[in-house]
Formats: sequence, C-alpha cells, structure tokens
Amino acid sequence: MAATEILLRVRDYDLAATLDSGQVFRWQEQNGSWNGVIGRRRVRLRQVENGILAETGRPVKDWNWLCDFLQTEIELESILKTFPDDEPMRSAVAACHGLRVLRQDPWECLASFILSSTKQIVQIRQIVALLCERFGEPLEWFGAGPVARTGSAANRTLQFAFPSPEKIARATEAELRSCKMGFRAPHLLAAARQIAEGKFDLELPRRLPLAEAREELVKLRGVGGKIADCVLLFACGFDSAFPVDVWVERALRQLYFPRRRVGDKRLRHFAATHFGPHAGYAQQYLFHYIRTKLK
DNA sequence: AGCCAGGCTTGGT
DNA sequence: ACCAAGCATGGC
Repeated sequence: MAATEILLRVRDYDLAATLDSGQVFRWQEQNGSWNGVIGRRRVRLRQVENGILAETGRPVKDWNWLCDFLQTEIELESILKTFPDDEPMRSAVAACHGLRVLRQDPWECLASFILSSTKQIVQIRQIVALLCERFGEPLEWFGAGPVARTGSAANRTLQFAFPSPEKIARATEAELRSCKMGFRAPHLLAAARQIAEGKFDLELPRRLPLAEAREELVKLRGVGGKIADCVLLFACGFDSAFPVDVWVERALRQLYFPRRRVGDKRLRHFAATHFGPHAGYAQQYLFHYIRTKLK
C-alpha cells in the first residue's frame, strides 16, 4: 500500500548523531525532526521510541531507497564487536552510541567531499546549499500546503535536488565560484564533466576491490586519498575504508599516542591495521567523539 | 618539499 | 570590536 509515512523499526540508531556527524551536509534539524532530501524526495525523519518515523510529500509504495540510505538493516552490535578492545574505542562507542554510517548517492558524496577540502563543516553545508539552490532541480513542497515564500534559508535549500553531474558540467567555473567554493570550483567542474561525458563511471568503484576502487577515484582532480576514502566508505559500501582528516589524526595522536612523537608514516600504518574489517565505522566514532565530546 | 588556494568560523585579546 | 588561526586537502 502506498503511504506518505512509515515506521522503520530499528534499535541502536541515533538519528541526530548520524545526520550531524559530517557524512552528509544537507540535513536540518527543526523542532525534533530532521528534514532532508534523498534523490528527488524531500524527507522528514523523527526518532521515536521503537525506531524512526519517516514522512514524505508523496505516497510511496517501496521504501527500500530510504532503508538503503539509512542502513537500517545493519545490525550495529555485530559491527561494534569487531572494534579493537581498547580504552579509546570503548570511550568513543560509549559516548556516541547508535552512531551509524549512511549509504549515500556516489555523485552527491563525491561532489560534497571535493568541496570539503580545508573547509569547516558549517561552511561545507553552506556551499552545498548554494550549489543546490543555484543548480538543483526544484522539488515539490513538503506536504500539501501552499508554497511559502518566506521560508528560512535552511528550508529554502531543501526545495532543490542535488544537481546532477550533467547540470554542473554545463556550468562555468565562475558560476561555480559564485557558490563560494573557491579553488575547488575547477575540481568539481572537471569531475562533473568526466562523469557526464561517460569518461568516468561512478558505479564502477563499488564493484572493484578496495585498492583498485581507490586508484580509480584518485584519478579525478581534487580527489586524493582522504576524499577517495570518504566516497568509498560513505557511498560505495567499503566498511574498511578509513579516511584520516585533521580530526581523526588528532584523535589517533591524542587517544593512542599521548605525549609521544609519532611519525606520519607510523600513524598511517596504525590507522590502516588497527581497526579491523569495519574500520570506517570505528573512524566515524572517533571523528564524532573527538569533535563533539572532547573538543 | 613547501607553498598556495575562498571565505567563514572560532577563539583569544 | 579586532585579528589570527584553522578548516573531513590536493595540486603544482
């Protein structure tokens, strides 16, 4: 039966932590609900006692797209069990219980993280919002109400889909720069063109072994190892990908090597070997922990 | 190897 | 109020 609402029964799921942990950049909290866009659908999510209550503007028959995005079928406990049994991980897990890794659209993920380099999360959100308002296709309003002309900036941006590679490919560098992305504009433009022209297949990495998938992604301009790892983890389903940004590096040094000089090489080796088959999840816990709980 | 590239937020004064 | 440092980095 088609409905505009569904209850996804799931436990160990902290919706707020998950949507606000720097994986995705378009979700907005509004009095207890989270508003966002998945594909061409505007979605409202609310954490309830026995799971997540989801609402869309139009009736939906098949909710798989939502379960896939939220990864509600993943049993979190079995992943947490694979984490190393050490003090830093125990603290991070205790502090961020219910934090999940989402499964995003590869293009939105790639584009967002190309725009992320040396930007703070608030600012990445701002750039992505401008990009969607300027280039994204308009979406139907949430619910049946009339179009409000006086929506907040936060709500206005949720009236647009994330722009396709084809749309971005037709833009000029100057137009992209007007979204305040600075030197990242040519990177985004080049990636969009390669994908739009069929010279780069974003569906491919998913089907390759991790190392080869990473090699492919790194071929794109503006994509180094860190951004490739973000796409591999957040969009391609590689749980073992371990993005190391300044926060995770800080977490590793502070929590695992306090008051010790550790070379960059050794730290990378530690990161690559210590955290097990779901290292990406462990990374997300460390990232969120150091940013929100330890400062 | 080291420097450079937007612009906004954060934090110290 | 003002200013400097820093930011889910990668390219040259």
